[in-house]
Amino acid sequence: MSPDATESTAFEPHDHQDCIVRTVAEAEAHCAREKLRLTPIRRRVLEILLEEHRAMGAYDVLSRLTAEGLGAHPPLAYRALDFLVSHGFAHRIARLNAFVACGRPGENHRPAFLICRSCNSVAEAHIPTDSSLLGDEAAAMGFKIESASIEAEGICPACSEAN
Amino acid sequence: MSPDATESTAFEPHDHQDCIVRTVAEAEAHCAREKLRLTPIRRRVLEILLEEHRAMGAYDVLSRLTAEGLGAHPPLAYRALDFLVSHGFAHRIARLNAFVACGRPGENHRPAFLICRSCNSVAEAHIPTDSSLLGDEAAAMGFKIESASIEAEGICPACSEAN
DNA sequence: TGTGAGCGTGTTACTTGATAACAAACCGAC
DNA sequence: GTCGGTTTGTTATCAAGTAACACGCTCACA
Repeated sequence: MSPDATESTAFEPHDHQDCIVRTVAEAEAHCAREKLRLTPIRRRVLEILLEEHRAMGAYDVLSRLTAEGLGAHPPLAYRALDFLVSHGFAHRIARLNAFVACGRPGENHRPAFLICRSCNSVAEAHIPTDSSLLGDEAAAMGFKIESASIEAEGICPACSEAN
Repeated sequence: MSPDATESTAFEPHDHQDCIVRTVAEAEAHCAREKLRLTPIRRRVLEILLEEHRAMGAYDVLSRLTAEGLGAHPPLAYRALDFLVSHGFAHRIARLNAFVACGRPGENHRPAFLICRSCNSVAEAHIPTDSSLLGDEAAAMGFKIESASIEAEGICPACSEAN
């Protein structure tokens, strides 16, 4: 499972339709293995996130669902998003109060996010899993880290060119 | 300005009153140097954050201000908090939609936050300034990082003992 | 072939977080 | 003193997130 040089990130042109289909299939397989239910709404929300390939607010997702006749109440979107996040199919970007589909579902990874402040596209970078950067200092203070997130904001290549 | 072994973090017992007085004095000096105005409201908000030594929502701060007869409108709190954050006297914790006083005002630092999920106390850890961790990977993608934040959640020593 | 437990969804209402827009007051400089 | 910029007062509104409870499906087990 070495980093693949041709792996697609949000910042590189890639066969997007294929990327959606493949990721949904992976999610389906994962759910089957884990006896989770990828219900129509959950599946649709995952697809929507994948289609956009950028951070979307819960209400953005909701309005897509509403447009498709799938319902109009906030909990609808939040519940689906919570499911996706808690099972690793999506991530929450705290800085933006938004959500983005995971680029490597199933893989147990420590994502860091590169967020374009111009177009909101989000790419995942990978932190070397042995890097204990914070861990040592936290341990010295007696603090037990349970989860950590790294979010970097800047300009993506496309917006940089377009400036 | 080397890291001081006796430096106080939110997780260690320390002379809190002194810590407040000293930090406010530092903020005052800094504002004088930079020709910034540490108005009564801004100063009071800083004191409130320092008194708590934990992440506070803007509305928590506002209710303190209101109780003290200083006003009751959200912009009051947000404007003061924006001032404090933009001049380095406080930080915003995205994960919590909350604010915390800066532990090292004036120093140009790259903070990482250790957030106790039990009591919301927040300590700042320091990232080695030469660590380019993300930088290399971002550069390879053509992404220009402008700012980054690291937020770790877990259990602080006090809550860990109390469990 | 129920039936009931657990999960997912529908719905209402609400809390919390954040900002837009404009008016009034303050303050320092010239 | 008066002008310009900053700060504060005020109203209103938008955006994000959740509580609470009812309904209904489905799957296992009797």
